[in-house]
Amino acid sequence: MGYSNVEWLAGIKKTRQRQSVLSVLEGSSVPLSAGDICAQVRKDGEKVWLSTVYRILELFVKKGIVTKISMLNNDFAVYEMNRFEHKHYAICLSCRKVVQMDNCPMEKFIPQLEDNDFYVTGHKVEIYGYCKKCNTQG
Amino acid sequence: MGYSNVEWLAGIKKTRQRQSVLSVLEGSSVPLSAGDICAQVRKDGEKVWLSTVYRILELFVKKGIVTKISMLNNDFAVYEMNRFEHKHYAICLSCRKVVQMDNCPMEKFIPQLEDNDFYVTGHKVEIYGYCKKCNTQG
DNA sequence: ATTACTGCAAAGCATTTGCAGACTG
DNA sequence: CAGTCTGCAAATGCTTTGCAGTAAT
Repeated sequence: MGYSNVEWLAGIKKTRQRQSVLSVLEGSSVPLSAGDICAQVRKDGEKVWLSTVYRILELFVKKGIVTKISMLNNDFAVYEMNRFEHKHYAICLSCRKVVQMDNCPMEKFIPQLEDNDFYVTGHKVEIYGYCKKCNTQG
Repeated sequence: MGYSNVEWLAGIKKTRQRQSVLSVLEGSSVPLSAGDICAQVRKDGEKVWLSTVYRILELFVKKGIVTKISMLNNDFAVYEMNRFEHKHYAICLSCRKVVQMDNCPMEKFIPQLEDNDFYVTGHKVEIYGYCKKCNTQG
């Protein structure tokens, strides 16, 4: 598996583990958990420890190239490349499948907040229900 | 503090702990964590163990009278009475203040999902930013 | 050679579970 | 009295932290 050809981040050491984590994230169209990423990196033949993956993800989030998302029921967090496209997801309550949503409800929405001077910097939207498969199977 | 005068749930034993948890939830205008609830019940002079609070909350959620919400960064879950008003919140990134939002972006929104047959049962919306106080203080 | 990064182990936290004793209906 | 609920302790699962050795510049 080839490494990212994105310019490497300034002032940060380019290690095998970091390149691998980045590569896995770039190759995925769905957000991944730290465990997923760790498993994938190992499957790609690279040694890495889970705690290291967490540290790398934390770094990437801080550098702004990765976004951390907390899914339904706050079981665990998932991460995805910050592709600067605004994305939200629908999650199947049965099989946990993550389905991408192509539009955003917040685009033309003005929140009516009790605190009039709340300065909004971001939002999180999540839809849940049942995917085609689970809905059909009952 | 008086107990709820809502009719008690059928087939469920009415214990001091359950009444206290319900009472605390009813008396709160913001969602509370299990720990918050436990502390409040104890402050009200009732003995309760945290694991019991979790069990009670799980029961209430299953019975449909309480809603579980997972807040930003999936630190921990919060619970609120299911008042059958659709509510969302804005959370201050600095002081964690929870501000109620009086409208809902999903009302007139049709999600464009990659899985055309996704059956939507619910959603979660969360806004974050800085409250008046934190925004002013810098 | 320095300094940053990783492996590994162990701790931390919210939450869950098992079991015996206590309480409700 | 029978069945359910709670106290308590211990386990669980994701995530974080400490430290010494390893690798990057």
